[in-house]
Amino acid sequence: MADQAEYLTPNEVAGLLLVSPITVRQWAQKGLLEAQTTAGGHRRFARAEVERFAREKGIELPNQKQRVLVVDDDRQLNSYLVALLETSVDDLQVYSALDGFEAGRMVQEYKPEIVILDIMMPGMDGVEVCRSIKADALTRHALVVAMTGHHTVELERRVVDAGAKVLLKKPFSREELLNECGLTSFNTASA
Amino acid sequence: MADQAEYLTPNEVAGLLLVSPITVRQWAQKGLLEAQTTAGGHRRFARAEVERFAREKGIELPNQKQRVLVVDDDRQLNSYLVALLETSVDDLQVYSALDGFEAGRMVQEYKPEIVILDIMMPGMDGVEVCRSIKADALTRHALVVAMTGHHTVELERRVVDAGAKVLLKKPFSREELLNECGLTSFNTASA
DNA sequence: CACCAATGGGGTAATTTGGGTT
DNA sequence: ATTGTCCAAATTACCCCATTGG
Repeated sequence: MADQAEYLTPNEVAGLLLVSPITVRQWAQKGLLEAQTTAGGHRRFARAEVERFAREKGIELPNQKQRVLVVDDDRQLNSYLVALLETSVDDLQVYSALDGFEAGRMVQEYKPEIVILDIMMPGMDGVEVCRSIKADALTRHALVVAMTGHHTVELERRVVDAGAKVLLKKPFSREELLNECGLTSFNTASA
Repeated sequence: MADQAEYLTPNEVAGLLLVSPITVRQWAQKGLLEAQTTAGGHRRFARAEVERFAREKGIELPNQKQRVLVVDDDRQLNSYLVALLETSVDDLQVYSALDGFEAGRMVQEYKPEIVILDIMMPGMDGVEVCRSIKADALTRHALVVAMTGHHTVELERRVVDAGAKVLLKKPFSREELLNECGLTSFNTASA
């Protein structure tokens, strides 16, 4: 469900970034913020570009839930993780992918801040996925929390080298996951 | 022949040129943008005219080339197919993916008109990918040309059921591929 | 034929924008 | 580094009703 306007006017950008439209114009003139132009010479800003700029400047875009993508082909574990995240953390938008193709689509579509990634999915090279996420400027910012049932030191090294923050060894606790994701639970009781 | 809509509604033109439909109307009223009219008086804009207008104003239209995505984990065959398409057909934007994750990203990002898909890639269920492409309204329009080195009638049935136009049996000829893709080669066909 | 939601047309008024400058 | 002001031009909002395409 991608139903946000793709292009923003200077005014809208100003609203998002909490500055005046004039400032947005200056940024555009300096080339800090890439813009397309209409036939009449007015500027239009791609939403993705605005988000990139905001991240670069360390600005928090208002009213934006943090996005988390869970990638695991094990339906049960996948559902469990989704439920765990949704019930543990507020203002979280959780997506879920069961294979590499869906994972790719969702990474590109939602550009999640956090990717919880099973790297041992049949046929999908998790290390490669990790590298791929880190190779694209638009998704590089994602925090990748990898996980596996067959942990080895060598594998962990490769995964971390590819850009993951950590390689979790299944099974892991709720606290461990939330902690590695940098998420704070609003309810400390657990099931 | 691929069917790129020849005439555009004001709304569609507005989307292309990053303005509101009202602005498009004003342009039409001022004669800046030539339009045909329907029996009921609504305007329809020829794509060529919109392109002319955009060029005149120095605007880049979002890639009007037809987009093709080649998905195959065999690097050699992948490169070969890309080269073949690029050298056989004009005005084609060819993308290439070597695994399911990349394929997903590119489908989502570029929304290709044509996907040439190896369905026997290790770990990636091509049938599922096919279904997935057809399930999303934004990519449903894609023409999926599947291919495999292990052809069976049963597999073909499943692939076609999932939404592919055809399941090509490797190896196949250049003409066969172009034909199934609905592409006309400028090397052999008339202008 | 009627219904329906989405879209478009005409016209005018209101708002926004770019640029130069402060 | 950001914002205000002035102006002309570009873009959009609003009203009301017709068309489009199921």
